[in-house]
Amino acid sequence: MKYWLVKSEPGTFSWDQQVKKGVSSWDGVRNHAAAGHLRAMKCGDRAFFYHSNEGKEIVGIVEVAKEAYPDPTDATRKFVAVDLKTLKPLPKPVTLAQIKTDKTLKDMALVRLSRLSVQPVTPEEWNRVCALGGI
DNA sequence: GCCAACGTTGGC
DNA sequence: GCCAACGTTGGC
Repeated sequence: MKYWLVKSEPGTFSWDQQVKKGVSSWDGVRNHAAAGHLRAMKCGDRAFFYHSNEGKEIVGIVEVAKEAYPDPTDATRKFVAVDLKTLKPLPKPVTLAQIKTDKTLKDMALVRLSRLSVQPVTPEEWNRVCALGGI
C-alpha cells in the first residue's frame, strides 16, 4: 500500500464536507506532477487530508475508493480524478509548524514542494504523522 | 527550443 | 497584502 497527501483549501472543499459526503471526487487538478501521482494511486491506498491556507494542518485520513479516471471537469480530457473515501479524522491535527520542526518530517514534500497539491508520503513520514496525530 | 513575462499557489 | 516558488504562455 502506498501513502499520499492531498491538499485542499477549506474555503473550497473542507474536511467537514469530505466527512459529510463520505466519498468525494478529487477533480480539478491541473498540474502534471500532481496528476502523475493521481494516476499512481491504487484502491486501498491511504492519503492525508491537508488544509492549506487556512488551518495549515493535516486533519484526517482518506482512502482511495476509485482509481484514476478522466476528470469530468477537464474539457481537454488530459487530466484525471480519483475518488476518495473518508476514513477517520486525526484526533489531534498535525500543523505545518509541527512538521517543520520535526526531525522526521521536516523534509516532507509538503515543506519542500509547497505548491504540489498531490504528493507521496513515505511510510516513515506516515507513521510519524499518525503518532503525532494521536492514532 | 530558449527564455522573459505573467499567473497562481500558498506561507507568512 | 506581500512575495517566493514554480508552472505556463508566447515571442523570437
